[in-house]
Amino acid sequence: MNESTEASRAKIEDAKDKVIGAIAETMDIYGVTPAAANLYATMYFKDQMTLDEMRTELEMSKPSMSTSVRKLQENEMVKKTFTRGSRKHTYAAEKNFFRSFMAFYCHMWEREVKMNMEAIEEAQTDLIDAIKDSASTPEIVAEAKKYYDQLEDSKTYYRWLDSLVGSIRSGEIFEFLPKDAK
Amino acid sequence: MNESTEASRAKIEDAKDKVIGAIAETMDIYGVTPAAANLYATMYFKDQMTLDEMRTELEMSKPSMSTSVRKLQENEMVKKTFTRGSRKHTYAAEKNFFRSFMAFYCHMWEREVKMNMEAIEEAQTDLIDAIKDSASTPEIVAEAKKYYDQLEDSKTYYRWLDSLVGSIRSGEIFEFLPKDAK
DNA sequence: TTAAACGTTAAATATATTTTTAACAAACTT
DNA sequence: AAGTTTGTTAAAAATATATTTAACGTTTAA
Repeated sequence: MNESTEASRAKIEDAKDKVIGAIAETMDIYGVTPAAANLYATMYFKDQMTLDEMRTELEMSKPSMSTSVRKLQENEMVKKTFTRGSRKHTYAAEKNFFRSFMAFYCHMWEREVKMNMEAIEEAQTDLIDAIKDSASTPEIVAEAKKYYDQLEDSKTYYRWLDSLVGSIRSGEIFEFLPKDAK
Repeated sequence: MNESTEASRAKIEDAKDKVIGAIAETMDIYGVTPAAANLYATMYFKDQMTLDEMRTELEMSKPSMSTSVRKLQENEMVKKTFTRGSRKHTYAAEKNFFRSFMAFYCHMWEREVKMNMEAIEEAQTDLIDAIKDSASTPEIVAEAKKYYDQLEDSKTYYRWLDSLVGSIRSGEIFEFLPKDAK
């Protein structure tokens, strides 16, 4: 291999490294460790990788790769691939960011809606008790009502968030916001 | 105050604590510390608070409240309020979750789009260099093209994310997904 | 103009998270 | 059946983050 081809190869590696760096840096958003972020970004330019290839490429320990890959699988950013004849497990990065977006945010928002809606329902039951209780002073009733209304109002948001999740999962959102807009 | 009104008061506190717990627990999503999460959830049921009220209520140090409140202000989850005659600064929680949602996610997604788009543009420039370089072997050209196309394809996602941000900021998204959908 | 109140910054401490090394268990090979 | 290879779990070390205590500067009040 001569000098010029060497230069071209270097350009390609530079190009990849720029994108790898940017992806890894913004992946704190997805709540993964730096090791997992670097791993995903690296895998983004590979067809598939084994644990040993990962640790060679990233110069990290095997357990670190093992736990990172598991976390990425939970987020549906990495999938196990079947490779006949190989004892080693192989994994591939999800390269369609729309799918990663859907899996990650829908899961996260569903957790938020569920937890908060459940708490709100229970809280509202308590507040109704206080409102109905004949021993409650007018001040107490007024306060309970105020909080009840505040919570009732906040449900609008959680229902909306749930509808957003629904339209992402069903794909309807892409009718409103096309993937290939101008 | 008699026993019965005491019971009603307790019900109200229980109700608030349930919601405070749920909000604080899901706020890891927004990348704030536990102290800031608890603070926001507490402020959600208050009109406004001073730093001293915060530290009394949460039983934490004043600097902790100071840094927490600043972080929440950055996320536009807390706003400074003017209280005439008081030397102490007062702060109020943003109680409209739609506004918090918009501020937080739009800011985050804009950062992601900007960083990755910039990296992609630079990378594609490098890849074009490698493709055009007469010294590149056919294999190198093919590889550079493959990555170029992969990056070009990923731009579709970032443009879409940008359009999502735009429709949230402009409010257009609520025409497609109404806030008060049954 | 001195003293107190208020908020922030800096250094130190405490706590939690991430990563590694070491030990283990299962599956395969010979 | 003994020895490897592969992946995971557990304990330890390293690192990073969160929180507190102490010190500081500014503003206000006496």
